[in-house]
Amino acid sequence: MSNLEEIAKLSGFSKATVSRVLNKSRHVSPETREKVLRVIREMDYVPNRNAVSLSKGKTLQIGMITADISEIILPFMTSFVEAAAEHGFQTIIYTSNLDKQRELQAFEDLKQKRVDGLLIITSVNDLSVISAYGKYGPIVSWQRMERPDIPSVAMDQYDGYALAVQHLLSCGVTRIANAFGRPESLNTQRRIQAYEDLMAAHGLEVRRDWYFKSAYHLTDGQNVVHRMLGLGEEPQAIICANDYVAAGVLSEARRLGWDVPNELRIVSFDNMQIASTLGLTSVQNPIRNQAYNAFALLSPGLLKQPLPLKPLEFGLVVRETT
Amino acid sequence: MSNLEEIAKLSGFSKATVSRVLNKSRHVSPETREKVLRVIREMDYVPNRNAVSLSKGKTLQIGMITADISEIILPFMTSFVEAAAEHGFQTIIYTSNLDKQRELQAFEDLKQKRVDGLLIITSVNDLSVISAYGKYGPIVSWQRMERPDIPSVAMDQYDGYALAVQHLLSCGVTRIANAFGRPESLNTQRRIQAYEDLMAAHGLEVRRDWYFKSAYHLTDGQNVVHRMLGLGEEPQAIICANDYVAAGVLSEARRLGWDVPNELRIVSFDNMQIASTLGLTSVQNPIRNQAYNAFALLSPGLLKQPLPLKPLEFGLVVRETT
DNA sequence: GGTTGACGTGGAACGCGTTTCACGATTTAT
DNA sequence: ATAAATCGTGAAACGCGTTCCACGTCAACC
Repeated sequence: MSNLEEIAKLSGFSKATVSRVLNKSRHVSPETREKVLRVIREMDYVPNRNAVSLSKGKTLQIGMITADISEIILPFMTSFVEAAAEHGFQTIIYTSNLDKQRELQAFEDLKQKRVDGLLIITSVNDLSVISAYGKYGPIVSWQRMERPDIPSVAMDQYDGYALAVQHLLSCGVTRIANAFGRPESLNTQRRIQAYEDLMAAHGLEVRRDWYFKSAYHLTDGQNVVHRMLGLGEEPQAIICANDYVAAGVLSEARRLGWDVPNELRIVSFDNMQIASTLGLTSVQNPIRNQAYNAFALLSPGLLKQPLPLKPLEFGLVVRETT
Repeated sequence: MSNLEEIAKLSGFSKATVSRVLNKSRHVSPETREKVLRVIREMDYVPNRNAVSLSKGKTLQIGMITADISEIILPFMTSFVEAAAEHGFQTIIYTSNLDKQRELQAFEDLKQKRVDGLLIITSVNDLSVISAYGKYGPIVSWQRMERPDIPSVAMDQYDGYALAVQHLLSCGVTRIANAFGRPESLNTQRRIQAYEDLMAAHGLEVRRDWYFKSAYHLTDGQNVVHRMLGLGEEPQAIICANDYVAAGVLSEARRLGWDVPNELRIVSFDNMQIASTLGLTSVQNPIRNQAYNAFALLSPGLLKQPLPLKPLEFGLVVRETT
């Protein structure tokens, strides 16, 4: 396999000059450039990436840490891969399967300069362990981190939830149920806050007895419908933690003869594929911008010119369930 | 940052010896090993991966090429990442977004020795282009390739489909409809073959008028139900190209008052998450073994000791729709 | 007892680009 | 016209491990 030196010899210039041609640096005359390029093409030469990485001290690779690759994080992942690729960075996936040791490999790889930076989607290691690796390269997180030294692109769910509530109110609906996710999470707390604040602001009754918690999957949504039936008075609308829960609510409600949206309106979160398939009105996280910002937060440690952050705003996609 | 040479100086041995310790090679006395390891720990030293890759000529990285990361390929992807990780290989994802040029980057990276091998999940480049890169390292494909020089782990769908047909016949059902995927694909042809062979073998009527083609999504499944309604005579069962199509058939059939499974039995393919959620009887591809085999097919070019292939057999998961 | 072989270790070359420094040749500024 | 800046290019050091070759030592084999 040919190398730089061979190209230098064949073209009659030094390695330094050939290197300059490869890196498109100035201070190379057009004729020289042409001659060198011709030899490079003839020899079908490409520089060895490892040698480049070694001497430059950069790999143009970013590690992405996650417990597993699930559908929930998919849009974020792909958007990030995309954003990184736009700036010439490849993404390496580290799946931990919730194994601390396996996850640590990613951090070790940062230390060993196999990656230039890390994006944590979900992590099982202690924050103190993680931030100790901060000195080896930039680390950002998707998850909210309790430490300031690891920036995060997590969003406050308040505004998004407010959007959902507002939308339902503007539909003329006032009796609103809620299916939340993990009860202790900050996300859930902020969502509850948004619901309660808005209801109060409109002088409407806050129905805590219509809070359904720990709803994650389609089946949880189906169960919610049955629990709503036993309440005597029934809500006119429900806001669901995610599209799957909403899908469960929708299918089960329709199966039981409910008229959606006239008797029951449904708003969900995430606006995933299934939301459009089923016609769910859904609140959309600005996933693409979050992913872009994740890269932007890494960029000061990766590029000479750091990238500006993009605005993060929730959107509401209104479909047939409201 | 400390390097090999520093460790060598501090421990009083040569770089060669320190390298031997790091690589656990023989010919190092236990005392020497201990002393060197102590210094390494003290200095918190780790070898630079790029230097290792450069001198060894290997990166322990494998590239995975796909148009995008979708739910369909997810189980395969994760299984592969897993299988590779077991042997110390990391996986880099190259998403092409159907852009030939972007996809080519993966092949260039093989040439440039950034990855030791490539797994193609889906490719948009011409086979001749791809196989020209074969000389730079092992390449395998998930997709069936028409060329012998790129091995594939794709499975002949005949047996799997036969499994589905057989199962329905054993349920006492004889009037079977089929919802196929891409009509021109070899997979579809083999599936049709299996259906027709089995029906003929049992002296049963082959119903070509009950072939629904180009069914991919949930909505396609819903449409199929409506088309079945207009046929006068109705099938007793349907085999669907994938779980989503089956989900559409199931929900729409039930909505229209059909009794599943008594009036309509449904068998689907892939046995994805949604199949278990909805209780679909589904044919399961041996994804994990396919992924493992993908790595095994690469292994002759990666490991001193090639890995043996695992058997690939379809399974049938019987649930409530049959 | 001499030969053979394994053992322990160091020196130096190697893998392959990048980058700093130096220097002559031009061009630009003053 | 002269100092200063820019250009074009090469030599050599550098980044960091790996590995081949060589050499001395000691145990095993006949």
